[in-house]
Amino acid sequence: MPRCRKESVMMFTPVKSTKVYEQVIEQIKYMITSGELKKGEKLPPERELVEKFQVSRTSVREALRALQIIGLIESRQGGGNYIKDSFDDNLIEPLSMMFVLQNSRNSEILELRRVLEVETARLAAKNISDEELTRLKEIIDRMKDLPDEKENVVLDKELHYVIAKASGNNLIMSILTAVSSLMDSFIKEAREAIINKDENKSVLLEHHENMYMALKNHDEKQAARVMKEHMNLIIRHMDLY
Amino acid sequence: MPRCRKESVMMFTPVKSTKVYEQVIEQIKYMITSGELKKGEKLPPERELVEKFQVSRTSVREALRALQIIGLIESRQGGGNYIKDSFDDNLIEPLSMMFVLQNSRNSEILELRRVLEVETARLAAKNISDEELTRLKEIIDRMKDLPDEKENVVLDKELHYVIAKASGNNLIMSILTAVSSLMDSFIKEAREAIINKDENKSVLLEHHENMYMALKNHDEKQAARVMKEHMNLIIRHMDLY
DNA sequence: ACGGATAAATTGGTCAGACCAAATGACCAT
DNA sequence: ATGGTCATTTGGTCTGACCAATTTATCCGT
Repeated sequence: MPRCRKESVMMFTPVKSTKVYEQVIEQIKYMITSGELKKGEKLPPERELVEKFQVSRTSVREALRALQIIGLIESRQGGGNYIKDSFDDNLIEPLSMMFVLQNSRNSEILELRRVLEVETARLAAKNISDEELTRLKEIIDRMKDLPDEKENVVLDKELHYVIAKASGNNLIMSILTAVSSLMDSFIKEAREAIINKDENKSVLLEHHENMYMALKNHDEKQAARVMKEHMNLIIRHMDLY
Repeated sequence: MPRCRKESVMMFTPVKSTKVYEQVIEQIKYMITSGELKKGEKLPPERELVEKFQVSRTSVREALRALQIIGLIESRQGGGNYIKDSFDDNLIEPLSMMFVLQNSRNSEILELRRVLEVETARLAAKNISDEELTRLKEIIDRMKDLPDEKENVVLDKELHYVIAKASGNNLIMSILTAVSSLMDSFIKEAREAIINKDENKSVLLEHHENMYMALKNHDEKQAARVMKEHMNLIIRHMDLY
């Protein structure tokens, strides 16, 4: 059966020469979205997928590579391919790639992070659960005990993560996670410097306390206000260079 | 020379069995960030990269596939591999993947889009150029002429795009682009329905006019306020289902 | 039986070489 | 010049082999 040729009435089917590996990607994506494969589960071995899809292993592997880079699966040599159980850091790689390639400025990260942090705080005030509040209080209390600098940074990150999680918006949370990670890798020292500067400790502690109260009272505006102030402090310190 | 084994003093060399294709990815990324390859340029043919890196074509191709999926390069059969000249839509694929996989709700897209739109409007008020203002006015004027429904949607998208671009924050703009696209694909009909509903036309027009004025006057607060109102209108209409 | 070492099978990672298919470019006829 | 033809370039796919890490099965000494 010959293909459509030059004829009087001609459709603009854009020459869709669907690549084989693209079809395989679709197949696997479908296996996941349809529930045939769940989070953390193991995919069939590559050689089995070859039979199943009737394509070469090359194509299967190129598809798997693509799925891996977008954070959908994970490959363990000798072990198998697995669906990742957390998609939190899916966006980090593409985002950072984009960041360096379009010559973005560091301030852009800060701007973006500020608006996302403020918004997650606002949402968190609305949606935070009691367990999350308890978790938050634990973290804040531990930060009072003057932990060493490394641990302090870890705690601070966890604090922000819990708030983001509490917002109930996975999309925003994931992007915020990626942006934070981006910030850590490009303005690395900054966070540590700010957090551990003695003159900041009291005010930071105050921010944390205020944030906790705002969230506990489910006061959205107050939570947003506190977070904005907090981010402004951070940005002020970073603007120095 | 035998490898490190169980010994009293043992280094934690993290089993770095760096995969070959990962190294190739790094190499190519470096060629780009170092300026050896610029936007829109053509990469050396695969067979040439094979010689250059002294690896098999399989590995080169798996690397290229990975770079393609994150939107860094583009492959044209028979034509070559090219560095993409625009990275605006890099995040769409990973973002939408993540969206479906973590069972996010549609409202999460809307929340995210709202906050980003408001923020870009605020930034745009600060940074918009005269040319961009002119462009904006053109679009708004054309929307007054009661264009057909399809064109109206296109114009509306362009309007938002120009504002995002004018914000001067490429990072935020890229994410907003991805989110908008995500929204289009998941709540497809909605946008068209809202925009073309007769009872909305006058109020939408008013929003556009107000937005234009706010941006022209570089009034950040006003721009944010107008955009917030605009998004609220949209969200109200979508909440119906 | 049991635990641990060892061997075998499984499975992802890499390689080489072949051929297909689309795009490009040079050449020729008009 | 214009348009078509054909060889070349270059990405896309396939096959089959072998390497390397992991997992599983096997065997042995106690």
